[in-house]
Amino acid sequence: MEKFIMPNQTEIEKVGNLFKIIGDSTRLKLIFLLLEKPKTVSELCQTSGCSQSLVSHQLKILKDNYIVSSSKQGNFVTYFLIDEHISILLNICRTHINEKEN
Amino acid sequence: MEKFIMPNQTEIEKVGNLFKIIGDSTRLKLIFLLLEKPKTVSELCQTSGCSQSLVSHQLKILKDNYIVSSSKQGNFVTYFLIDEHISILLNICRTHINEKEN
DNA sequence: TGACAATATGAACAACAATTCATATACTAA
DNA sequence: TTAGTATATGAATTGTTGTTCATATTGTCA
Repeated sequence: MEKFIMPNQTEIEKVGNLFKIIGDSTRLKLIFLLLEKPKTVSELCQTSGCSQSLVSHQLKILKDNYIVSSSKQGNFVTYFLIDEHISILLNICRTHINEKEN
Repeated sequence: MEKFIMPNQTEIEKVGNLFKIIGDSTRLKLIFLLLEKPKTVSELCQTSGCSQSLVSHQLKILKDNYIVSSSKQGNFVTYFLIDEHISILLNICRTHINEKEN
C-alpha cells in the first residue's frame, strides 16, 4: 500500500489526460505493436490494419503526449516507446481485467 | 521487464475501455476521493463540487465497469473502490507525469 | 530535374460522451 | 399517509474526438 496524497485539479487533469490517450483502441494497438519493438509508420500500418493517415494522426497524439518518440532515416520514420511506465500500466490493467471479467 | 504477449483485438478493446473510464476528470476525481476512504453520494457531491446528477451518473459508469461497488444504509448509499489495481495504476501514472512534464 | 515513395497535416464529417434538467424511486420519520 | 431527503435515471443538448479524404511535405534515385 502506497501513501496517498490527494492530487489537485491540475494533476487530476494531467493524469486523466494520460489515461484518455491510452484509452483508445487504435492508439493502444499501436502501443502494443511498439512494445514488441520499434517500427516504421508503414510497418505499423500493415500490422495494425489501419490507414496511413490514421496511423500518422494517432502517432502524433502519442508523440505530443510523450509516449512515443521517433527518428528518421531517409524516407522512413521509426517510432518507439519512450519509457517503461506504459508497459507496467498495461500489464496491471490486463491483470485487473482478467480478474474482474469473464 | 515483464514477458510480453501481444493481446488480441478483444483484449485490446477491454484494456482500452478501462483506461477510457479512468481517463475522465470527473470520474478520476471521484476515484481519488474514494481512494482516501469510502463515501456517500452526498459526500462525494460536496467534496467534488459536482452536481448530484453528474455524480450519480459517473458512479454508475464506474460501477458498471467494476471499479467501485456500493452498499446502502437507509437513504444513504456508500461507494467504495473494489480493488487495489486502480490505486497502483494511478501511482504509476503520476510518476510518469512527473518525469515527463514540467 | 522529374517521378515516385513515405509520412504529415488541415478540414470536414460522423459518432460518441459529458453534462444538465426534469423527474422518478426508495427510504425515513412524523 | 404525508412530507421530506438521498439517490437514480431518461432525454436533450452540447462539446469532444476518431476517422476519412484530399493534399502537402520531405526525401530518394534515375
